[in-house]
Amino acid sequence: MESSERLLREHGIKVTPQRLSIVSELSGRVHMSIDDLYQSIKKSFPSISLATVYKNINAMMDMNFIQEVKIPNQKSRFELNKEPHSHLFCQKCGKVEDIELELNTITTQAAQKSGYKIDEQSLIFSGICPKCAKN
Amino acid sequence: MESSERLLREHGIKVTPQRLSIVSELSGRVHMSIDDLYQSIKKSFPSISLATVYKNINAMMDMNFIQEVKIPNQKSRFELNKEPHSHLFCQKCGKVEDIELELNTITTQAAQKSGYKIDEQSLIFSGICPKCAKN
DNA sequence: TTAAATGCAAAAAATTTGCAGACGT
DNA sequence: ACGTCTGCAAATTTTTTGCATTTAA
Repeated sequence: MESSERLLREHGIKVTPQRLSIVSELSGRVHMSIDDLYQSIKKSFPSISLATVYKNINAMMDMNFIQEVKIPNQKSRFELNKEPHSHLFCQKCGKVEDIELELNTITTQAAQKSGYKIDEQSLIFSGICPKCAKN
Repeated sequence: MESSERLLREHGIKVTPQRLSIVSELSGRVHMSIDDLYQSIKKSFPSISLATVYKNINAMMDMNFIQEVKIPNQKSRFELNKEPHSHLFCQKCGKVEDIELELNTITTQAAQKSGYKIDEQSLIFSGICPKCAKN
């Protein structure tokens, strides 16, 4: 709330309740799809329209305020733009988490082997989370 | 042609000209989107329908014969199912290439740090390919 | 011969757009 | 007060489905 508002102001866009809801949802550690977001926000804010969610997600992507996370065989999820990091996807419960890993070594290898000038990497691990593994 | 036919037979599905075209397109080193495929196949096979491309792509995904490659900010591409490998995406020309890298070390790190039981990883580098870098 | 595949057209799902009214600054 | 944002409905785009016909085995 506080910080969501500040984030929006820093990016120079109007602070509306709809946007505050979106940012607040995306601030959690769970990464959500467009429809997750819409369904979730509707509970506390029934009048929000799906078009508004789309418009804001697109606008926020354009201004590099949020990012899309594409997971194999899954709908895209969205997250606030943070320091570069990798992702873990649990095939059992569907959760997506962040993980920080040092990718310099592997990126250097890839650059040397391919001749590419690499400036971004997307690394997603799929498996079973500890909680699901127990059951 | 030869080998496309063999691949289809090995997977126990009927060998049709439409399927041969799809497999043959996907055999190249360039990874294509659904629409790339459709447009490209239509040139040599004008009667193919988009629905057929979708049906076959879906069926081939289900039988694990091909795989979807999701690239940030891009349409999905498809490739024949090969040994695990990573991808390079050129932000200039849009090309997607395979690259083989040893991911054991980083995967072990991720598993230890997170407690996940990891069985798959998707690693995509974005940057500029050597050819585009020259221009 | 027969089950499966194709192509078409229609249906459904996902995303975008235009615009009048509401709202933030 | 002004320009932006919202919500609605309609338009587009993407993907799926049903079905009559064709085709591979």
